[in-house]
Amino acid sequence: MDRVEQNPLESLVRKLETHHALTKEDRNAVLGLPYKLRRLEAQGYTLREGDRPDKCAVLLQGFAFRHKLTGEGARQIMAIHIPGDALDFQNMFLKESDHNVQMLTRGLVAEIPRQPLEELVLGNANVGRAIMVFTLVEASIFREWTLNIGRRDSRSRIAHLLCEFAYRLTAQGLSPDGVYELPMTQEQLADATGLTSVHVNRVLQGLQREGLIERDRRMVRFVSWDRMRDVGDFNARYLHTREFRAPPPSLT
Amino acid sequence: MDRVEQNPLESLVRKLETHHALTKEDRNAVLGLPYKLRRLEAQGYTLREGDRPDKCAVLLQGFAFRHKLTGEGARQIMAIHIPGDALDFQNMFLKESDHNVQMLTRGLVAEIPRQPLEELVLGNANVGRAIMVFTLVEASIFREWTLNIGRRDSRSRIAHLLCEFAYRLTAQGLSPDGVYELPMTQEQLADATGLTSVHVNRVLQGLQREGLIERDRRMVRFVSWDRMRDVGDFNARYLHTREFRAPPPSLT
DNA sequence: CGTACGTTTGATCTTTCTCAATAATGGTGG
DNA sequence: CCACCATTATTGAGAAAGATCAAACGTACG
Repeated sequence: MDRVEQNPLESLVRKLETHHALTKEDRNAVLGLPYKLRRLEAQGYTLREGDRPDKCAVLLQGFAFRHKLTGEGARQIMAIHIPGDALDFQNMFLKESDHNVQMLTRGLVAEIPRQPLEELVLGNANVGRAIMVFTLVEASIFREWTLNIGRRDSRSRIAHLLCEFAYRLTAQGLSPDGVYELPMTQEQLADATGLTSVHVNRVLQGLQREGLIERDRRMVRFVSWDRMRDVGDFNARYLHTREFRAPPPSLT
Repeated sequence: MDRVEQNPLESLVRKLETHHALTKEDRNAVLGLPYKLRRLEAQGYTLREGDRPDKCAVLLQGFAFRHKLTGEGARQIMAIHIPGDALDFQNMFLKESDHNVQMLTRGLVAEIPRQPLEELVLGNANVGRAIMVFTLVEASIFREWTLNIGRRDSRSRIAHLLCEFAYRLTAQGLSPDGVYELPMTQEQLADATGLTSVHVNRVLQGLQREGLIERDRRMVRFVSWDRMRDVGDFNARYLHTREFRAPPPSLT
């Protein structure tokens, strides 16, 4: 293959492969997609509710989140995205977006135009399947969040969110040692769990007091993965990761 | 075309077409899928968490719901399905199901084997796109439910659920006059909204007392669609229906 | 070094849950 | 058709989780 200096879409390929195997040709088809790099500040939008999605951003650096607002202006965050995630598949085939995607931190995305991406997805069965699986896993995460918010108490909810984040970061190779920086304010954490920031604060202090986690600023360290998993009622099945179904080794 | 006495998959075709246009050939490809009819009792499962999904059930008669359980056994319902809905696309491409799909009432489904369905979806760009859109709309509904449960108070939550149900039934031509039978117990309503059945009961009485709805058993009649829409903070955008974006005419 | 933003704390209030009992309903077998 | 049983709906009283309000404290960054 021609010597290329690290195609940023490698990141997308790697993500797709965590869910479904791709052949060399499939990989190249993905890597061959046109894209444009774009740097984004914290709070920058990649997609707004009501917009027509005409491109799909792949998150290369930084963190992003998905949210929508009630008529009264209350915000609910429905997903957190880490580098490697495709941000806009959820809207790609729709006429207008039904929610917002915004950066949590500053970061970098590769924007793939809608047309060639759609053609690839619909034309290449293997890539199509991988994207389909990726999309279905995202939907599965939405369901787990609904369960989390609807049926767990505040302590479990927060613990669950911390577990998911730890797990996904580790799966993506971004948290080698079970310590990570939670890239969100407590207010955002509240909007992700259906709580208030005041209460989130107290719950975090509670988890710390119980000796389950250690915190410094936004750094979080799991003292015991097992206990956090139990408190958060966390079962990674819903993430459908091909590799480690068990708790990430480094977190054990 | 050969005279067939109403292929049950017509129902699926009609559903797909509410989201994306199909050509005659596409329609025939869908109608040509093999299927087996199965009658199901209330509470019967079409899919259980952990199972390998090897078929996709299309709901022909009756109502179904999607749910999962916490480790403590609390249940969260994440979707209600009405006739015409495909119940198992959400798991079709996955190795194991991450949630349960169960009948709300007795009913009838057409089960399509996984293999030919996957081949059609991946091989026919038009059908692939329609299924993709259908799946994305389901995901959009999951997100709206997360918002509903995370950020609306009990009154709005219930009203929102009632609005969505009314809207979808009408869109599917199943509620000609703004009156419909809610095929759920108050306990199920509670599990769908993250509340308790006792509280659901009081909220329903409240809505009735306010003159927003009338009830008899499980029959619900909207006295004023507009007021219910406001109370429920209901905006149908998230349903991405091609036809009426406005409130269903019969509900106005 | 000051300002804006995020975190922490305390006091109080509200919504929703819990528990427990009673009343309807619907379906079933005789 | 009726009596009976299981489910579902309704009511009341009290408890609790989490929200709200308001203020003080930290900290990062321009």
